[in-house]
Amino acid sequence: MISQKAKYALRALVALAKHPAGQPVFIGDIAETQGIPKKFLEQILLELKHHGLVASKRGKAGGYGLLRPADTISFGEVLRIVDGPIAPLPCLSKIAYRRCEDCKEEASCEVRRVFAQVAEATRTVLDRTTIADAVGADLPVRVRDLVA
Amino acid sequence: MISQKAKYALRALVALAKHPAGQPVFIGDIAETQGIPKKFLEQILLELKHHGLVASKRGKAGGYGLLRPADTISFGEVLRIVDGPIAPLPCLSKIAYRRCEDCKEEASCEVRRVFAQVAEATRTVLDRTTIADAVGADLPVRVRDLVA
DNA sequence: ACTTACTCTATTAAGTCAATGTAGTTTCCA
DNA sequence: TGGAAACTACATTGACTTAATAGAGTAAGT
Repeated sequence: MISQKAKYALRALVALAKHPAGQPVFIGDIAETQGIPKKFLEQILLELKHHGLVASKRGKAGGYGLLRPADTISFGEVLRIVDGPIAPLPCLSKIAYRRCEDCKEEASCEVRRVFAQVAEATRTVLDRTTIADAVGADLPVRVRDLVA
Repeated sequence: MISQKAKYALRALVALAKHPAGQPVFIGDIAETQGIPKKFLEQILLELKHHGLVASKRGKAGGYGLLRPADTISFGEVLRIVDGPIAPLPCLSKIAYRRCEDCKEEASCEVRRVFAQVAEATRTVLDRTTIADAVGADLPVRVRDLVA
């Protein structure tokens, strides 16, 4: 299960992507139309800003907007920022590898071997699908194309 | 990330599958060879027993053993028992569907649409791979066969 | 009987999640 | 130039989950 926070982040980015670029959107507007607690959304957008995904403009006509084109922001990138590693086991994470303390030998670990496949399948979807894909009506990547 | 408990459960089942059937294994033995806290493992095996995956025999020559053949116990089944739903969003779970309270219309939810692909890919691996597959040296299901 | 091992319920300590609170700072505009 | 609207930052809260432990009890073989 992904966190509520991640879901909010993705929904907010989709909402931003639907607006014409360069035109800031109020936090309050996103919060209301998406049903996200405003203060919580502030926190989330702030975090996304620190990672260079969005930009904000202060003052009366301020608001948030995408800093990078929507088709360069993948779901995987957002999830890793908000929720941390995507991998189902710490010993399978690319961004935060950690050996399983219990588990004698990684190469022969049966559980790891199976979840390596899960991790690959998951990453294939999440790293290929962008916010722009999500906004578009059609599925961008067909499941049958995922593992070529 | 799957829970530590799920990892222990899978490792314990793999350990049981490696023993000749009908010959009970002591909890203490599994706990020691796998580096699992014994009392915690008792809890886990008890839960698996209640779900009909393993059987136990009491007394001096007691212990645990698989109740069903290892090739009929999938990773997905074990995970659902121990960790609950596998789906990345409540609105995508088969065993515990719950509507996302925030989210106006499910059919048009962009986030849901993307994670439906993740759920499908994940389930394809987890429901096809069994304990017996994990014990065997070769990968049972090649990734490229997953989505036919 | 006595030992070994399984059975069950309860408890706890630590950590995480989702959200809220409070105190600011910046910018625009009237 | 005053203030309203909006963003920034950090601290705190309460509920819940996770991982593990505790302890009293039951069953079975020798």
